[in-house]
Amino acid sequence: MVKKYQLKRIGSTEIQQSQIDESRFQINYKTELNATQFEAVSSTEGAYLVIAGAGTGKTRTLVYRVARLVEMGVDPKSILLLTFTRKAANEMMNRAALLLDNRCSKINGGTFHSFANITLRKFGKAVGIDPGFTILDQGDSEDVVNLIRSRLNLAAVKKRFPTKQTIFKIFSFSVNTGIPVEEILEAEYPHFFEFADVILEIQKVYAAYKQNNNLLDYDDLLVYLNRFLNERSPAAKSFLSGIKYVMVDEYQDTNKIQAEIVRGLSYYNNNVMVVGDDSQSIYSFRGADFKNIMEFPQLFEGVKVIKLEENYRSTQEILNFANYIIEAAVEKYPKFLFTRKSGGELPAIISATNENMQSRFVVNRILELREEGVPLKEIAVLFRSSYSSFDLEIELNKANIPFIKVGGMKFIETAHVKDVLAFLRIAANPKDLVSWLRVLLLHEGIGPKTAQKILDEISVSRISIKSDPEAVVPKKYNDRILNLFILLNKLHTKESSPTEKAEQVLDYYYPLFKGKYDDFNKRKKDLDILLNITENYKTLDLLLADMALDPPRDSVVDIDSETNEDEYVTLSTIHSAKGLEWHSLFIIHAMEGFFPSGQSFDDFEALEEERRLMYVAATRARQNLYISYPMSIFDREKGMTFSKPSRFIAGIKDDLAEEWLLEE
DNA sequence: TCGAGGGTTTTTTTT
DNA sequence: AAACCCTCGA
Repeated sequence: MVKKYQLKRIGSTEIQQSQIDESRFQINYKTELNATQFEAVSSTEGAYLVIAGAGTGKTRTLVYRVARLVEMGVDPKSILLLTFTRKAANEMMNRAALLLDNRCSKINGGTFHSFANITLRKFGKAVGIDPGFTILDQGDSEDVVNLIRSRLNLAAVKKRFPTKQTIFKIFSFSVNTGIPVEEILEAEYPHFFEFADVILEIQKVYAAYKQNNNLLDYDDLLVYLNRFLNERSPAAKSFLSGIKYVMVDEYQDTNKIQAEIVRGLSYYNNNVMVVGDDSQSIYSFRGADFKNIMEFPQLFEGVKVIKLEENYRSTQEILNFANYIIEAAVEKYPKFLFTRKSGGELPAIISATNENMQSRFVVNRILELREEGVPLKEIAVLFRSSYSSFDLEIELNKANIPFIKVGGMKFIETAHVKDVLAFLRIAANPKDLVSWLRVLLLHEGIGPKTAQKILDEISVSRISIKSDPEAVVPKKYNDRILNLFILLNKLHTKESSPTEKAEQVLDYYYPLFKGKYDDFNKRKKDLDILLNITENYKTLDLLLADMALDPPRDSVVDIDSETNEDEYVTLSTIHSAKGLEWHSLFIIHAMEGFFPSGQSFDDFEALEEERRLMYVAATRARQNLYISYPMSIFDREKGMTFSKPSRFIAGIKDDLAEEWLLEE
């Protein structure tokens, strides 16, 4: 065996870049950026991987790069900036526009999914898609799976069969990682392996169902976009000729298909810069693979790696702590964050007797911080899972501290909002059987069987909302659903705004709604919000696409507590806190079983990801970091149990963090 | 065939 | 705390 040893070229790299005359630009890039940031911003041609540690000015770098490209005379429309959320894209475009001028907001920006949506609406035909497709969000996809599942007569099976969520999760994971369903079953769900055949059958029917009804789920958006880009058809070629520069943010959270999409997008122009931090990869459950970022250099020729390591966010004390957390990670690009910010305090580790004591500590400390002049908006509480904050929410309310909660149950996922949207979806696509099922089941006297009979008639077009309801609705159902058909017929055939349609739906829905939910008063506010949202849209299709891709986050619970001022504490899951920062930060429930989550215990990769989550959480803090855990916690089965501090903080040296003892 | 009622499980994280 | 599953009376 011969070992290959490759000689590296040393020095002599930057010469070409510095030949550009900087004075021709309005912005003084050299002085406003540090050396490595400047290198990333001024390297416009070729393939680059920017490894940007937390708080090292990643966004700033992208924003300046957009501005510079525009200043160089590049057509803004030919710049594509893919980000993780639409919010992030908008923020960057706005910042670039402020920095230079309005041309910067004309660039092509958005998430992979929204970019796929727009592109496929235009070019879908090239890959056999009708551009009028409807997007299924996760809940919708699960409902389709359930529809298929329920036809299988599983009662006869006697054994526990996976739920719609599990089945869909397996499908999605398979698509996003390229791992066959059988292998996923074998590795993750051995107890369901005996159902492999049935599950594969469901997958086939699911695919056929989407095809027949012109539906795309989240994964399909990526799959078809990828196909379109990489088939090199004339349509794809001409489309790609309009894209000259590609930038991708949060590259560590992309999956296999997304990596291929990036490859396809840059196939001709070869100008691509991906930015990310392997240590912040926290979306593997969605098929993201941080190895993508490790392997990026193999995707393109001559990839140059640029590392941003100077942190502008946190104190050295917080960075030391964060570095300690991530040092133990097994696979990563070596990097070490440093800062010139001095004079911070050590992160605090607080053990509370029980959960409520933890909550009261947080509340107390927040009040003190406010006294010290820290605005509430500069304070956040982060947790591993959404339900970890319930007790704290109660205490915050008692203390009259306004807060908003990010992550967890979303507006769009609430049953009543889904109900109303189902009506609108039928109006847009009269063959949307899943929405039909949902709507039919709302009606008194119609259960699964009757609904299925009606669905069968609809799917073969024997009854339809396209023509006069009196004529098509079978007499035997008259009393129950004739009015429904009259409504849907009106929605489908009459020209009117989404708002008018939504109002008509609500008129019809209210009585059903009141019968279905005991707490309808609380829920009604969501419906009002939905009505408000519809006013921003000219067509139903646009409204529905946005609801699937960029749904509003807040449900009533949050709106209630969001007082008139915009002074509020942020409660957030760590996943939703990505890319954000606060002056003072609490991480609660830092205990074994919660963080790291109990489900990750026997999986090495999963534990590594939990570690990265802790790293992401800690690096959100600028000045103060408080990490707390209750020493005993209520367990559903066992009652009160003692808990151990998270392995990430247990036994930490006292030059990295100091322990606080709570006293009454 | 519907739907109420009771028991059980779930629950990480999101485009 | 809510969603889901199953059973059983009407």
